[in-house]
Amino acid sequence: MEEVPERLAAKPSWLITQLAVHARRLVFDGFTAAGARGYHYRILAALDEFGAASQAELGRRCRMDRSDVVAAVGGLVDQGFVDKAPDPDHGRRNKVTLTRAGAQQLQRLDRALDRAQDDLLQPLSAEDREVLTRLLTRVLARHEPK
Amino acid sequence: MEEVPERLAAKPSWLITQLAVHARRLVFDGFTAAGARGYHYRILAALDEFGAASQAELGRRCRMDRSDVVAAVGGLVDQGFVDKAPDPDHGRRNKVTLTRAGAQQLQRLDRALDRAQDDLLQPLSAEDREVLTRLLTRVLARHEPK
DNA sequence: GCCCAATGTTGGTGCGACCAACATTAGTGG
DNA sequence: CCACTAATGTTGGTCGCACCAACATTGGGC
Repeated sequence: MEEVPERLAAKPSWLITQLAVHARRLVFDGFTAAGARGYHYRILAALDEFGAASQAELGRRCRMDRSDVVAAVGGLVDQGFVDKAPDPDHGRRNKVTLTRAGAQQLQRLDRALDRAQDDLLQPLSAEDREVLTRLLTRVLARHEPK
Repeated sequence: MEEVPERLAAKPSWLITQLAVHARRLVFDGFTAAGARGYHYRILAALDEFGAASQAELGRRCRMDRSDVVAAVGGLVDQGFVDKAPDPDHGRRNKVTLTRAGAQQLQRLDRALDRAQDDLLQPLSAEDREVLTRLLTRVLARHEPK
């Protein structure tokens, strides 16, 4: 494979965005085999950890735009992984709930995601993975204000 | 800001892809101010470091699809940053050359890119940045076969 | 000389991220 | 209590980056 220009290869932004391409491909392949996409997993995970929520709250937790939440929740409803009903206590708000089938789907996706992590970080030792995770967490926190 | 589900926040693939979002925004903003996009910078950098090249070679070096190289080179030609002419030694092949104006544009983009790196890695010390870069380089190398 | 690989090009696809606008409802400050 | 603002759901877009298939054309290997 031809070499990447040095001024590119040396830039953290290049390393991160290029590695993100591979990470997405690995995760995407695993999710596709289970009939899901990234947005679906995020929503299922948020519902599982924090319980039923409005679409707006899901959007904030999953770092998704409201309009994209609409589409993703719609898909999950069609698949029976999620229920969506008007919130009785709150006029306009919807209440999105994880179904039993949704919880099972989440488990499948979790396994696929774990495999993807292993593939992604293959060359690193457990300690190196720890170091990398901590550094990335610190940097990301800086860019997710408040 | 609402908290991200833990099973997401703990995954390296999440950290990398989310950080890539911020990295791209920072770089994009800098490039946009100079009238360029990511693909343009890659090509200018490759031409500067390795000299005139065919579009296919640019694609391999810049990790771009051939078809995307066509569009990006076309844009650079329109801006006068690059010359494109049939390779006399090689029938079908094109020879893409960096112009003087293109070299200046590359310098502008380099400065913008350097500022973006600083913004991106703000919370990290110089040593931590070094560690992060080395780890990312190792992982990325694994996923760029041969 | 023939076949295969490489090249340039056109015209698509998809995901993830994002934005504007609108209607509707919930709070909040006078 | 009422007016105004904030929040919510929804529709219907845009954009960058990555990628694919197909085709015509040309070069090099056998």
